[in-house]
Amino acid sequence: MNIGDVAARSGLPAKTIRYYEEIGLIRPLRSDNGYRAFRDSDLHKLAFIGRARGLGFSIEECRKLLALYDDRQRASSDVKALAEAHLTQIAEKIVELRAMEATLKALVSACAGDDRPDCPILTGLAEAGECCG
Amino acid sequence: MNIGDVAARSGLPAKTIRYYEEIGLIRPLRSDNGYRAFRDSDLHKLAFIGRARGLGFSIEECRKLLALYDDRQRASSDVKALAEAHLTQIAEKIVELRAMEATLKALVSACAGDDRPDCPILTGLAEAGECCG
DNA sequence: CTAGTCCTTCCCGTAACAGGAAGGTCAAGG
DNA sequence: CCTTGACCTTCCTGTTACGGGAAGGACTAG
Repeated sequence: MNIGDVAARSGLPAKTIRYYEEIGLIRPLRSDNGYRAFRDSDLHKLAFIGRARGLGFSIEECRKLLALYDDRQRASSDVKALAEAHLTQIAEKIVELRAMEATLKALVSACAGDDRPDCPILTGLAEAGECCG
Repeated sequence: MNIGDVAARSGLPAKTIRYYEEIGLIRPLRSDNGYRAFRDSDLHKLAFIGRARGLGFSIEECRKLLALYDDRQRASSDVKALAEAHLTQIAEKIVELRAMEATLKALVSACAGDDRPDCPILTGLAEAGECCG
């Protein structure tokens, strides 16, 4: 398979696939003409990475997940620990975003949104409120 | 005020303040010795930016907010529109994170997390589930 | 033989800074 | 006067995960 096929089948852009090779996530073979020659195993890895990325794992986390995936001697506890750590980060991000959302919603709802200059959003940002810690 | 004072009072790192000057968010004066000389108005702007950043506004959004803040002829509707657009982005991000969280939680709870290699998290990532769109 | 599509590498740009090097400035102390 | 230390300056590199685009080789269809 050439990179175009793999891109279509994995849903990842060719650029991204080249990048993943560059950083050593995958190691496709090369044809005589210099084209990358992807095996099914490469495609599977790319799909794996794509799904892990879709769950918000960083590239380095994906690298660890791939290593665990390749390691038949792994302990599932290692995988679970990685996933739980990531879950914690997701939860923290959600908390942070909800705090922003709550504060901003309050400011927005207090703003008339007409053609006059008075704006609680701007004064809220200008004054040291309790808003943002 | 020197940059150290402003950093302490605004809560922003000196590096960040220099960066904000570099991209034109603030324009502090200069003393004869070459040191930046901050006025109260600079400090206020930095505090404003800091709070806007704390609410998740991008630098460019902060730039627009600052422009609106400086413009006594502004319409509050312009500010509100900016804030509402940002609120929408926050909401979308939360939805995305919650979807990740739900999927990952399901995988994690299905994983024994012991010393054996069998791991639903890895197989879930390896197989084309309905998990990630 | 040519047009069009695919592939290659290489280099720059993104957001919002952080870290650190090399060197100038200033206030205090001996 | 000299030094020490804390402050300030600019400049350069690195971060994350790619995207855009140039310059040029490879392959396929007509």
